[in-house]
Amino acid sequence: MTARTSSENAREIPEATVARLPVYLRALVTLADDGIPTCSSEELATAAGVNSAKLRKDLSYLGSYGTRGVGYDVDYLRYQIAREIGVTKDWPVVIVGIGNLGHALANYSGFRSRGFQVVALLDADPAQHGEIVAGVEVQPFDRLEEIVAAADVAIGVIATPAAAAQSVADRMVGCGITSILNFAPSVLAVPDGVDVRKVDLSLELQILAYHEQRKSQTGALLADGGAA
Amino acid sequence: MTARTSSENAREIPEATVARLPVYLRALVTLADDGIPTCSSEELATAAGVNSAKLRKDLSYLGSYGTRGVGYDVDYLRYQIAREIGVTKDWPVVIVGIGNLGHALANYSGFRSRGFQVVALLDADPAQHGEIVAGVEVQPFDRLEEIVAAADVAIGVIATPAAAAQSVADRMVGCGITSILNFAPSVLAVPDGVDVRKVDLSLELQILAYHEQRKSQTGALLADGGAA
DNA sequence: TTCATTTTGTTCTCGCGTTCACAAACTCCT
DNA sequence: AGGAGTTTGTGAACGCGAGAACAAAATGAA
Ligand SMILES: NC(=O)c1ccc[n+]([C@@H]2O[C@H](COP(=O)([O-])OP(=O)(O)OC[C@H]3O[C@@H](n4cnc5c(N)ncnc54)[C@H](O)[C@@H]3O)[C@@H](O)[C@H]2O)c1
Ligand SMILES: NC(=O)c1ccc[n+]([C@@H]2O[C@H](COP(=O)([O-])OP(=O)(O)OC[C@H]3O[C@@H](n4cnc5c(N)ncnc54)[C@H](O)[C@@H]3O)[C@@H](O)[C@H]2O)c1
Repeated sequence: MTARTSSENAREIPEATVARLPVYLRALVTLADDGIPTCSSEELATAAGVNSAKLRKDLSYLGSYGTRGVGYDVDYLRYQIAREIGVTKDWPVVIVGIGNLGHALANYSGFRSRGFQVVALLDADPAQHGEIVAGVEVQPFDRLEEIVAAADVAIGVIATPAAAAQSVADRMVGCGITSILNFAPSVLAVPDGVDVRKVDLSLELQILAYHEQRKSQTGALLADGGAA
Repeated sequence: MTARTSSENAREIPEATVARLPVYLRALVTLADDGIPTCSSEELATAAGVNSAKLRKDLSYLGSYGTRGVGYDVDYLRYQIAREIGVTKDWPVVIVGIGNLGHALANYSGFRSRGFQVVALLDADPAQHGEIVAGVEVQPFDRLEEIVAAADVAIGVIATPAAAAQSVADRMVGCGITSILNFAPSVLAVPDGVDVRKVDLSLELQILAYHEQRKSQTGALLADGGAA
């Protein structure tokens, strides 16, 4: 998915690198908050939890923003990464499905501080309408098209039950949204040109469970036949 | 991370495959709910949103559970994957940090239905203590060791602010937890043998923003110099 | 039984991502 | 100025994962 022809743009940043840029950005913000003016690739890599060679290669895709023998200027690199990601200005975002999770998302302050502004909260259930969550009113889902057009929204968040996710996605795509963050545990079908990212809590836990099971199996094997 | 010697266990399942098994499991549950008794790799792959060759290769790591010319028995394969992941019985889980997100997680029914049981909700703030969320009482964080020992908990979820995440992780590791799901936007340092998975909302949105920015840049380039 | 059809399990190839290792470039000290 | 020390940027090797392609195995018809 998300395949675009490679000749279209001059600098094609690998997807794996794109996924790490936000981590570097966050580490740089922390360093800046601590008043640290410069850092080496080694220091930044440690703060970001990656290998320093990988960090340098990642940054090299953006350009040569470091100084050999010195390191990187924290503020300068921070700006360059923010610019590359595209979070120097706020992106308007709509959240659909204001239940348990939707409320938490709406209340989440990390949105605003990291380049996003929640412009609308939408829900199909009339019982939710009118409630103010973190200063934003919950509105009928049917106002989606109107709101997206007015605020030029490109990013939508789905926090509805899985059964509703595909139809919500279809409506989003229909009114011009081209990036979707999906919290519902369902596979979304979208046209080319629309990006979908999935956050799936149960999936993460099940991956942990797999490794956990193997740990205890190994332990049992080493101990005895596994009478535990 | 999570590197174990390869000779330790007979069948070493690639990490990329492990990450997809829960997706297949979910698709199989849906098929079973719809009363479908068997399916081909093609049908299951479509339901899971992957390539059918990839699906067959993934399943081949578990064993030969299909029948050539016929396909897979939905219930049988479902059980085999659940067994491989280790979710045929429920795993006890503790959640630390019962704020906005912690409440949503505690209320999430998908936990229980997918192999996990929330046995404790812990928070450092006394104002939260005593509240019942989804039938479980919020207790002082200091009871962590006691609870983990009593229920033999191996999996912990961190939903505290980033500043507290490392110290919570240290306490978890100290009392025997070996798998951590971290929702705080911070890099956790843990000893070998402890698995950490991170769910980072802002990171996902920033990845979407990067692609979104490129889409509009390309559009502007094709249109004119980019006066928008 | 034998053959055509279907679908799995596996081999092979290709491309991407990770990591090592080192030359280039910069600072600082003498 | 020149050399020692430091750190970046990148070429090259390596390993893993994705996908195409095909052989093996099962079913059903003749
Ligand atoms: N709660 C969690 O911690 C959690 C964790 C992981 C995943 N999820 C997933 O996130 C989703 C939401 O979970 P939740 O716990 O908030 O559920 P919820 O039932 O509390 O909330 C869902 C909300 O979506 C609204 N809705 C339903 N259909 C809609 C539609 N067609 N259009 C617009 N709104 C609609 C409902 O009115 C409700 O307010 C689910 O898919 C769930 O599996 C939740
Ligand atoms: N709310 C969201 O939708 C959301 C989304 C993505 C990420 N996050 C992240 O999840 C974390 C929690 O977010 P939130 O919105 O629920 O925050 P919150 O402030 O509402 O809740 C945090 C809770 O953690 C408790 N806490 C603080 N220090 C603690 C400690 N040392 N031990 C135990 N408990 C402690 C607090 O008492 C509070 O109840 C944050 O790191 C946030 O960045 C939240």
